[in-house]
Amino acid sequence: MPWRETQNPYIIWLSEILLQQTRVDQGMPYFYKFIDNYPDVSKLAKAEEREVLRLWEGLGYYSRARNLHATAKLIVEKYSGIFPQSYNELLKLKGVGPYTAAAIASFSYNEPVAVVDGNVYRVLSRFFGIKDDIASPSGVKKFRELANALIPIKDPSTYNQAIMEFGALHCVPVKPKCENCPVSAQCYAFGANEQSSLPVKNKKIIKKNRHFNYLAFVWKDKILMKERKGKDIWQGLYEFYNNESSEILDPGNLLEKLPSSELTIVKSSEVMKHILTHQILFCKGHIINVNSKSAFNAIKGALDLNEFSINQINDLPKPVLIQRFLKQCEF
DNA sequence: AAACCGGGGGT
DNA sequence: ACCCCAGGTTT
Repeated sequence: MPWRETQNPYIIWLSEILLQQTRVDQGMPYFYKFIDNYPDVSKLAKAEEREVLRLWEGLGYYSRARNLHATAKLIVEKYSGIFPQSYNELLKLKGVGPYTAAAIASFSYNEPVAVVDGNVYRVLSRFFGIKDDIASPSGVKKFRELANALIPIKDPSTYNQAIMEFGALHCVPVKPKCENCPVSAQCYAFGANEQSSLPVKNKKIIKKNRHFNYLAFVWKDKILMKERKGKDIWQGLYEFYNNESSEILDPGNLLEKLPSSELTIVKSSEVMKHILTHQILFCKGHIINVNSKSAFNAIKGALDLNEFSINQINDLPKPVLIQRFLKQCEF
């Protein structure tokens, strides 16, 4: 992996943010895109947030991209372009938590502080038979203290890489390769045959159903979109007019309060089911041709939308759901 | 402490 | 349907 062949904190930081809750295979192409577009922290700091989100498009957890950009600007403006060099200082950066601070501090600066990611929880809980809930604050503390007691002063970087890789490739969540494990003789889970019940994670996620009804208003080569704001999903990304309701609505109902004589439904998507970690979105969208400029402007004003040329929306950051909608409508 | 924040892949 | 992913922030 390219970020292993350097101690450049910018490269390490970027790769670690990209890989938070993300498989290496999924994050890899994004890593190359970011390195190509922003080879150093000052280039990233100079970018527009919208451009950064556009590159992040499809990866999810978009606050990572917003924090990445904000931190790049902070590094340039307040730190003279030099990353802080200790775990405690790194921890102050937006989007950098205990795992990422430990990764940067150990990989870039050889600070002996342990990374504790999903792999490390799994390896330590199985090997030592620790049954504390890894989602509870007390469990997190216990694992972090244990990991920091184990880390060697001599080469903390290699140790951190090694325990994560051991978890990622060998001590895997399902069917760990115990028959071919160098430490199975000392492993609690192997001896007790409890591999499948460790680590303990009690948190259960409740998924909420939501229903999005999208209307994409088009007039000539213009189209109306809106940036999502507030505390909801997809902050900073663009979507069409979204009438959220308790169920999928007919286009007739959706157009009720609009000048229907001026509107033509050109195309409708199927009902799409879009599954997020804690929400299930049901979504149906419609492409609406608007027959006059005045009606187009009236809708834009009434629904508080922004006007873009159709070519332009390629460059707007959009949720995958919007991309699916556009693809279904062959737009 | 609990909720929230995406999307993809494996079983 | 459920779990996991080289987690972090907000409430």
